Order: sequence, then C-alpha cells, then structure tokens
Amino acid sequence: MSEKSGEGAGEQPERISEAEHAVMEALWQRSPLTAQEVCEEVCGPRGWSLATVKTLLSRLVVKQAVGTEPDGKRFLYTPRIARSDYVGTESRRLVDRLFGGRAAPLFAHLAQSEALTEDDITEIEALLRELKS
Amino acid sequence: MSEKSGEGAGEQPERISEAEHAVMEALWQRSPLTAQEVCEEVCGPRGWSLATVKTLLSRLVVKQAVGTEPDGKRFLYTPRIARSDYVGTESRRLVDRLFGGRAAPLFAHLAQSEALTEDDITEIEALLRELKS
DNA sequence: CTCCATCGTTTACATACGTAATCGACTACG
DNA sequence: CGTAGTCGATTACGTATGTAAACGATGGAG
Repeated sequence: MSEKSGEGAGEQPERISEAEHAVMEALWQRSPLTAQEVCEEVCGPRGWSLATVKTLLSRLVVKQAVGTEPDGKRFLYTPRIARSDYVGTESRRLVDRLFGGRAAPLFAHLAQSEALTEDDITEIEALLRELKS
Repeated sequence: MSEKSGEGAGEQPERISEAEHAVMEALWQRSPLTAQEVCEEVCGPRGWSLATVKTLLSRLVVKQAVGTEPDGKRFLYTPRIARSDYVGTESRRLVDRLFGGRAAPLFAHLAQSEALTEDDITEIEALLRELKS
C-alpha cells in the first residue's frame, strides 16, 4: 500500500490554475452556487461559455478544491479550501521563488516600483504596530 | 502588416515558466554562461539533464528572455530581461490576482501567517522610514 | 585526414491548461 | 406519455510545459 486511495495527512493540495481560480473567487464570494450561477458571475468578465465553467468546476471537484451537494437534478458547489489558505500558499510560493523566502525584499520591491500607495503605507504601519504588541 | 516581425513597442514579454525561471536565476547570478555551465548550476538541484537545460534555453531565446553570443562552436547565454523587471511583473500579477491590486492586504496576510520574521519587520520599518522622507 | 566529443536544433511525448461541443439522463411542460 | 430543455459527464483539441533523446554540424585529438 504505497499511498493512493487513503487521503491520509500529507495530501499537498493539487495546484489550482488561473482559470480555475476565477471560479474559486466566485464561490468564495458566495456559496453554494450552481454551475449556472457561477457562470453568471464569471462568464461575462472572462468571455466564457457555460460549458467552460462546467469543465472548470469538474476539475476543481477532482482536485478536491470544491465539494458538491446534490440539489434536485443539479449540484450546488462549495469551496472546500479556504481562500486564506489558497492566498497564503500562493503568496508563500512567490516569496520563496523570487525573494528567497524573505518578505522584506518583496516589500522593498513593491516600494521601489511605486506599487505602494499612501494608504498601503499607512495600513502597513498600523499592522506593524499591531504586530509589536 | 498586422504585427509579427517587428518587435515595435508594446511587446508584452512572453510568460516565463517555472522551469525556465530556474535557468534565468542561474543567468542572473552570473552571465554569460554556456549551456554546460548553466547545467552545472541547476541540473543538480532540479535533477535535470543537460538536454533539458538546452531545451529551456532555446525556449527562453525564442521568448527573447535571453540572448546569445557565439563563442567558437558554442553559445554564451545572457539574460535579456532584468531580474527586477521579472520580479516586479510577477509580484504585481500576484497582488492583482489575489489582493485586488493592493499591497497592504498581502502584508496583512504574510503577517498573520507568520511569514514575517523579526528581521523582516525591522527591515520593513526601516524602509517605511525611508519612504516617508 | 579520421573519428569522437560536443554544440545547438529538431523531434518526441506525457501531462496540464484553456476552451468548448457532444452525449446520455432526467425533469418539467404540455 | 412524449418531447424539449437542462444537468453533469465524456470527449475534443490546440497550446504550454516538463523532460529528454535523436540528429546533424563541427572542431580538436591523434
């Protein structure tokens, strides 16, 4: 029994692609949703057809990123992973890949490239104050 | 003449994949390098063969991310895009995709997920002080 | 001059991703 | 009860990516 059917503990979640992520965002905003409803949220902005959304939803179900609950003849889809977890993983990946795991250089970069607004700075200062207490 | 041969101005650079990025890192560290030398840097850590590195280098040349300079019978490869540009683009993408383009929420997240070390905090404080002057 | 080591290039192939049409089942309407 | 619409599932297909072997040119060793 190498490991296959049991989901055990160390199940590093499968990667969610960019298109799939758009679907996740819709579900994180409001859930459960039907495929139709998800489409109403994302098909317009992305220029997708309902078929595309269905495909993405299936793939997300396979990846265990969303769960289904039968509702009559259709399904209701719900996120199975928290947005904060996803965001955390993705952020970490970037910081690891580009900044050797250190957050300060990322900050420095955003600062230099003027990606930080006045508000950002104010907010970050507040966060820092909070962290020190 | 739709647009094809001329690189004009608005050539948004083609996306660099993760494997390709590892090669770029080697070149950013030291360049120009031969394919062999790049392999010496990355083949070990990633478990790649020289053939793989050659493929990645060619693809990067096509994407205009690295340039070549003949040196006898082989080529010397040099990055054609600055690491800071790449890092900036990738950071921006993440911030846009996950934090609505605002940097502060990213920091809040890193802070909450304990991705910020004491040193990071100290450093960021220093950067903030600098920004305000 | 001949042969081998090496180059870069070409070809290969599996998986992932983006995007969608089609299909079989089922339900609601008439 | 038959039929049209809808649902999830299956199949499709092109490009990107990861990973590498095969190939043809060529330069250096003997």
